Amino acid sequence: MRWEELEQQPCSLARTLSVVGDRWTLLVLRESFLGIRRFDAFEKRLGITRHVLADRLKKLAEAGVLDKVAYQQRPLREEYCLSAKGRDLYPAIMALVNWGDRHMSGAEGAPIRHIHRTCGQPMHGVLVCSDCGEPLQPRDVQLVEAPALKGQLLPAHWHQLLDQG
Amino acid sequence: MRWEELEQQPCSLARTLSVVGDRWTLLVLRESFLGIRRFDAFEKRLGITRHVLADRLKKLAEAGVLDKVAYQQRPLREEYCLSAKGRDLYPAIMALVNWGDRHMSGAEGAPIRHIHRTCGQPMHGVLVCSDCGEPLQPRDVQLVEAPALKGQLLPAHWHQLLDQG
DNA sequence: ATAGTCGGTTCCATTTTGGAACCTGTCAAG
DNA sequence: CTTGACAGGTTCCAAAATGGAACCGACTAT
Repeated sequence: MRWEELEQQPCSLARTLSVVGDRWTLLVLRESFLGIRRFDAFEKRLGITRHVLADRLKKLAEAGVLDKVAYQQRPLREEYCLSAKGRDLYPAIMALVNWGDRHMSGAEGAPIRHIHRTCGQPMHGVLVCSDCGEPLQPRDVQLVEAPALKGQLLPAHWHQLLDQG
Repeated sequence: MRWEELEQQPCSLARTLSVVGDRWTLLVLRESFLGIRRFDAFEKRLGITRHVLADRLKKLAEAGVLDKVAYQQRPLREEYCLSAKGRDLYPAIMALVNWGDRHMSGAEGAPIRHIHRTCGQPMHGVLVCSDCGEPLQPRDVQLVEAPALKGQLLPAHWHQLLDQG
């Protein structure tokens, strides 16, 4: 399976990875969320090669995750700004950061602490059910294939398999 | 910057990506959450090359995300089971799936719908503050560098930059 | 005239990947 | 005893992606 095929798969994870499933892409987006917008600023902060950076910015712009916005003419210079679609990646990035905070921090703790301005408290993100607000556990979530895909996505005897684990 | 250097960086996202920042790795984990555990089952369901699959399973096992558990002797056969550390990736994967559901689904809608057994409703995951329970917005989260890293992680004038966006 | 800035592109050597074939134990059938 | 199948790999090669450095084009500042 190739990159391009990923996008065609009937799986939202695969489709998402066809856009952001790359180490550099997510680090570029981290910088975007920190307010970085210009080619050379990305380059300096990331230590990425210009070649790869140009490629990733182009792909993110084509995917509609970043918008190219001119900030001067003569010569034309454009910044890469998060679009609404890009900003919607925030929960995903935050969830990855949470995992790193918990499982990849040494004795000195997380490099960055988060404070919720709304309530003033140190916090981390918690994924909850959009309906009842309870924190989500894998086992509490039942997966239902779309009618047209019935039987094609989930392993046979999926329920039994889950119960064993 | 190389893969190995990622892990050393003072950034929880970079550290997380040093473990799961790869298209195949996350698809392998998707299968793990569906109950897949054996080499050939991963191979058949993913269409991944055996070479790369062996490499990714080994790295995930070394990282403590998957545990190798023997299910027979003579010849020794092992399954790859999610560890507690691996199960903690659920919110991150769910957040990526949510984004795909919202932004990468065609007219036919998401390939898989989620039902919360606890409340019985169709749902998606929402990232909320661990303290007050409000949904998280990027702008409401203040970032504070750990004392030892003061001034090294965030861009200069980070607050102003954010306010412009 | 010279240097500097910004946002790239080009070139080449090194890595990583895709794809297929091959290997090692073990069991079961003929 | 030979054959075949199965699980879980490893080996090999060609193709693609990456790292690193140099170069380019359109300006602006000195």
